[in-house]
Amino acid sequence: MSKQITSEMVAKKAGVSRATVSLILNGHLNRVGDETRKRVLKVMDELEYRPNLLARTMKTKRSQIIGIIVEGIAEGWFTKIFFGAEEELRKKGYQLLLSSLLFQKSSDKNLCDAVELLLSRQVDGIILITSSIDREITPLKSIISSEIPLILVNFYPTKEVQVPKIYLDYVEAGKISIQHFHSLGKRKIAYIGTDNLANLSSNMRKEVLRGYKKGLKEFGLPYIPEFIKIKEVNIDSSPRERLKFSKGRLSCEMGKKAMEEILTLSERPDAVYCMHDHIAYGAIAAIQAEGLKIPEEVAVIGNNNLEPSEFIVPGLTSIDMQLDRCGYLAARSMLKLLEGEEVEMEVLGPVSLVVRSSTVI
Amino acid sequence: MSKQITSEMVAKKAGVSRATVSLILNGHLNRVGDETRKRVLKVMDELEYRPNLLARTMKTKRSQIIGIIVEGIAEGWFTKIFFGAEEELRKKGYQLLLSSLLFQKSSDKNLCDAVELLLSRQVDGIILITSSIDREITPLKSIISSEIPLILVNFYPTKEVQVPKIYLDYVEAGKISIQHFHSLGKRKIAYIGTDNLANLSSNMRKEVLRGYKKGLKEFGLPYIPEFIKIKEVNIDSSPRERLKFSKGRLSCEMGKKAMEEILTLSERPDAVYCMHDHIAYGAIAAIQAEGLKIPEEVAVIGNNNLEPSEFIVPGLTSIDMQLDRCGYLAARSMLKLLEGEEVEMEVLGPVSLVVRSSTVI
DNA sequence: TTGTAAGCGTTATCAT
DNA sequence: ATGATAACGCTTACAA
Repeated sequence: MSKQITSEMVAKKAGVSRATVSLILNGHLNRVGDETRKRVLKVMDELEYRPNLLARTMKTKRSQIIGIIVEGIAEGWFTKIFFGAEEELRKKGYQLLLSSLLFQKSSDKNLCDAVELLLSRQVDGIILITSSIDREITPLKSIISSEIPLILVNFYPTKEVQVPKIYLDYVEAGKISIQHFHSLGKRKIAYIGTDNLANLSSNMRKEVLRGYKKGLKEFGLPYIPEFIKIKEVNIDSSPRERLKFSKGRLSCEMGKKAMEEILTLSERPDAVYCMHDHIAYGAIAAIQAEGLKIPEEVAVIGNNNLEPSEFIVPGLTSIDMQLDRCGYLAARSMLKLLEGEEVEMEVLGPVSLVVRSSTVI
Repeated sequence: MSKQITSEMVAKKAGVSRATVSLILNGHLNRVGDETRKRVLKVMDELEYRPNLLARTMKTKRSQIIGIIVEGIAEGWFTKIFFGAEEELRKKGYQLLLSSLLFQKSSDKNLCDAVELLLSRQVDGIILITSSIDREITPLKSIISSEIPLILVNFYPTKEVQVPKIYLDYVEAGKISIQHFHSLGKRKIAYIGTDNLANLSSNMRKEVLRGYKKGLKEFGLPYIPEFIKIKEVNIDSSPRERLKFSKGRLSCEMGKKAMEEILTLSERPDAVYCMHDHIAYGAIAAIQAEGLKIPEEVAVIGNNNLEPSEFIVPGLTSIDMQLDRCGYLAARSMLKLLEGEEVEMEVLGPVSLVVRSSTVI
């Protein structure tokens, strides 16, 4: 920490009291004489006075800092949430304090620690971005009992505990996908998912699958169990294997295998919906290897609109969850809570279809 | 901010003084009786006492918070820096306070404000990640004069001001690329760059080009002006155009055009080094459209090892700057400075070649 | 071993 | 319109 120039030094040099300096600092225009203000401001400038925001917080009980915790999904594609949230909060003079940026699902205790640390730092609110729900409750309780605003961003419509949340609506994602397939005349739609995709929680898996089924139902399409492939991604393979494959590659390989299996069926699907874009890349490879045309014979849709989807051939039609927008929405809700306004308990994150040549010629 | 349980409340309930509570809190084992400690700890637990770290900072002058500013390059691929830095700092009990997460190059004033804000918050140090160098000096001065540790992460070997930095060595990237081409028997190596690639600063451009030239020289390869294409990416195209193309797509298109032009030359290159992976994707498309074989007739290398490079066909050989590692290195240097240790003024970020089928069959 | 008291840099209340 | 003074919650000499 730097050598402090305090308001007292400013006051002394300007020949006023600290109180006056404070008044000027906080813009109480009518409370202080024009002439003295100018003099004090000049001194502030000369001394390069920089108010100690910590001391202010001690007094005012407002830190203007929002804690943010990301756990379970801290991948490149996921950090977009930051951008939206930070931009909006910054406009209102808030900053983000990062606690536990974890790729892996952390233990219950770790999450609690992260929360406690933020609370100890007197943050004005907490945004918790998590892929899990099972363990969510305990750490949440300490936030709730501390009575500071909390916004949840996750995949799952948390019922167990009443917290405002931005809901990443993967059910909707599934429905939109089926709708798109349906509009293209596709009727036999397969699904490839995973039980344990390094970066994606089991909750997301459940949601996407739920959306798929819901979509089928809504459009009167047959539910064919053989068309649903949920494969396990074995992350704990040999070290050499792990070196060879990035997580993305691993899921891709898995998607390929799954698709190959599906294509051995006597009745083949004319479309396939993949839980994650990486899986879809593999599925596309398998379809092409079989000599089938994309999208004419088999159309493909993925989830999360990862960057490669734009560049592979054929381009992958994918669901974009607009995570920067979700970050913005989280920030909006947070700001409302801080203002004491009402907020919706469940804000749906936007879900949009990005159409590329894996579904449309 | 939550209703505070103070050390005074704990003290009162435990029948001791605040000082004793503080001693226990700070682990001065030998300074307090075993029995009283147990009693106090129990009370802390009952009251769910959470020390106010702000008050502690007021006293100790150590906030355990590191400010971090990212400007000019806040893209998905770039945020990896966070992960490395946060993980390492967290281990030592530090947290990251985000100031100004800006995709665009901000004004000098914005950068100053971001710095001032962090200093006002009494951060223990600042990590500044920036793509620019021209305007770098002014805001830096206020950090330096404040005497708090500063670590710079950037593309350019800053000479004008003595600040320890993690240097993203794009010159080395160029050299390694040429070396790889050379080892494959390639002798006529073209270069495609840009003057104004949305997300990448002109400094990075200069550095990469410098590396290319240096590499040519080192391996005794001819410098052929016609083989160097620096195109402008017109970001301010019509709104419709902008909607149509993401920044990635835009650079990709640019790379395609540039490669097409190069292929009209009477003497064609047998390899091409691209400033950024997105450009390389376009170059690959142009090469394939011309019916040339990759890598036999023309080999391709890109920069930054973006995610698509792993999934496109052919896979793109690319230089990986290991940004998470750079974040880690920044954190290490910062921790050293905080401990009062010496640090190297220039730590080279790792630069590694990821070989894929755009250069090797 | 424990308590007392001063101080960190603000802001807010009440005087003047 | 300005100033004196008391918090805010903690740490840390120093005293007991």
